[in-house]
Amino acid sequence: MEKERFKLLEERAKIFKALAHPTRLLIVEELSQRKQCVCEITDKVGADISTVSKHLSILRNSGIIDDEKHGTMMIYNLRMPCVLNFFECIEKVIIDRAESQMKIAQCCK
Amino acid sequence: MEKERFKLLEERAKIFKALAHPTRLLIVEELSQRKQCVCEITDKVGADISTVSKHLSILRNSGIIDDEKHGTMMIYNLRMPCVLNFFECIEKVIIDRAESQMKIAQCCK
DNA sequence: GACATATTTGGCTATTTGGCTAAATTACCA
DNA sequence: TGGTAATTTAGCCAAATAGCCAAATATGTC
Repeated sequence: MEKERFKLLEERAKIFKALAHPTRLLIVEELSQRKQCVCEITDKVGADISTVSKHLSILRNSGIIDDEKHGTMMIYNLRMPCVLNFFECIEKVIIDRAESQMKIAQCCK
Repeated sequence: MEKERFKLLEERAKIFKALAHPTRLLIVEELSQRKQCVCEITDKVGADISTVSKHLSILRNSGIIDDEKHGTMMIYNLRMPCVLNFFECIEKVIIDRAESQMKIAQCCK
């Protein structure tokens, strides 16, 4: 395969990877409501603040969110709201999968 | 946080995780052209066939692709073409990120 | 400057992932 | 039934990830 093509695939994969964690998906959902500081996000996530900070930096490095400093506070913001469009398809996959599980279960009756 | 909500976030994350690898993204792209057997996909990916098989099973378990057996051959098929819609946004993220890198670089001149 | 608050970083451990080789499985065919 | 081709599974190792705690950093205030 051409090197160029693989590079692009790697870049894409990085962005999917950034979204491939329940906590980070929660953060994205929260930030889709409004920009928030680390402390507020931490409350909602319910993990150690250092853990949340790391998740935030993963999302920031991928380019999905960005931040602005206000005094000692860091306010995070959803930079790429188009990622929210993913969820519709994701939901479809989950439902589809559940339905085919149901079909298999039906056969057991 | 409610347990239910977290379960859903975990399910979503699983699907992102399935897509979070360059090889698997390549497989999705290939299958978006047409259904293909493992051997053909392996040729295009250029990795060990057992490795490709594992990637395929990850995609299958997530519900993104499915398979049909034809004799000794396993034909894989893109079950959820809506994942292709992701790429437009992903591209936007990559471009946006590149542009802000450019801006930073401009300042060095 | 000393202190308090908000956040990030570093270090550690446990777990997961991705790749390989080798062995097992499945289905066709002589 | 024995052989062959296509694919999957198992086992192993190295690297990456996720979580926590403790320490470091940055900013505002007295």
